[in-house]
Amino acid sequence: MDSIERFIEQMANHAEADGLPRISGRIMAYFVINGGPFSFSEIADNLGISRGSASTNTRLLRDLGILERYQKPGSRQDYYVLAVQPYQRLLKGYIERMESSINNIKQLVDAPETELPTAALERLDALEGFYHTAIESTRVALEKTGGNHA
Amino acid sequence: MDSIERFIEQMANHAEADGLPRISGRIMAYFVINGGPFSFSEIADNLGISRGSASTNTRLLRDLGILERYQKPGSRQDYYVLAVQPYQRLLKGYIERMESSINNIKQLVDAPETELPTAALERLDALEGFYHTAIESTRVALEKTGGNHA
DNA sequence: TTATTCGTTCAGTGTGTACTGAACGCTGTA
DNA sequence: TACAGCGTTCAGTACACACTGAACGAATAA
Repeated sequence: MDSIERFIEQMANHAEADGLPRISGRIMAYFVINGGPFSFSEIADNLGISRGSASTNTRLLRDLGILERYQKPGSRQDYYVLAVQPYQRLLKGYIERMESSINNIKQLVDAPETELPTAALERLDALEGFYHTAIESTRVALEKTGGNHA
Repeated sequence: MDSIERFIEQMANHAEADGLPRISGRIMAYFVINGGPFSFSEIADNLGISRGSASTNTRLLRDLGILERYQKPGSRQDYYVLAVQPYQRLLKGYIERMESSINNIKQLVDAPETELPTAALERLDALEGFYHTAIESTRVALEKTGGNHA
């Protein structure tokens, strides 16, 4: 296994740790190394994956903002390239998940039928505060990497 | 399902999305709401989970720095409480994973047997730069939440 | 010693899901 | 029209893993 294969496999591992399919990590690594654009069929063939997986995972990477699809004039195939700011969307995803956690806390605190003791409210407040600062610094990272136009 | 159950279940969902067992999220939510300390058996009984799961997941939450274990004098049972800074360790975990990604990139770039084209090196450099700024802002969040003593 | 009560470990089970490959619909070509 | 090439969808599988419950070792009590 050469260093490129190892890189691709590690990206697959990291994707898996993030709760994403391994193949999506391999596709991303493939684009980082080899650039692009690549056609749908090239992705499936060069990575040795089924066209079904290629379809599912290119759509996933599109939804994450990592890949972009476009049509070459005169060609019926789909082509893919790395997005201009491929990683910002990931940060936005983190922010959304943390905001979802905050909403979960607020729903509990604001629920009319529950009377929580003061200590519980304090712990919930501490948790919410943690999410707020985490979101804030993620926003800072977003701006630094140039994704502040959203 | 009342609002407390919903809160617990949502924490379980978020844990699952983070690649953790659902039960670990339920235990954490249980401590956030009800405080502590609770004995090992109380955790298993009150959450209706097996002692095996209680053992595995309390250890996981200990490793994450969310729970702390201690022995009450005169009691043979293990007791658990929320750690003083329960969430910092999570951020440290994120940082470690991103550092691992950086190392993966460096291994590829520094590999003597691979001659990567300039464009590939640029893309790898951009990815590494992204991780660096993400790590940096996570460190800022760590400091703001009071976990800067490590 | 034996009995009891802890927490841990591990084999077994169930479940969710990544992945494949075939069938399908769509679009452009002949 | 029929045909070919494209991407998507979906049933089937294979596998990973969360969870259970029983067996186990350790520590205390009798």
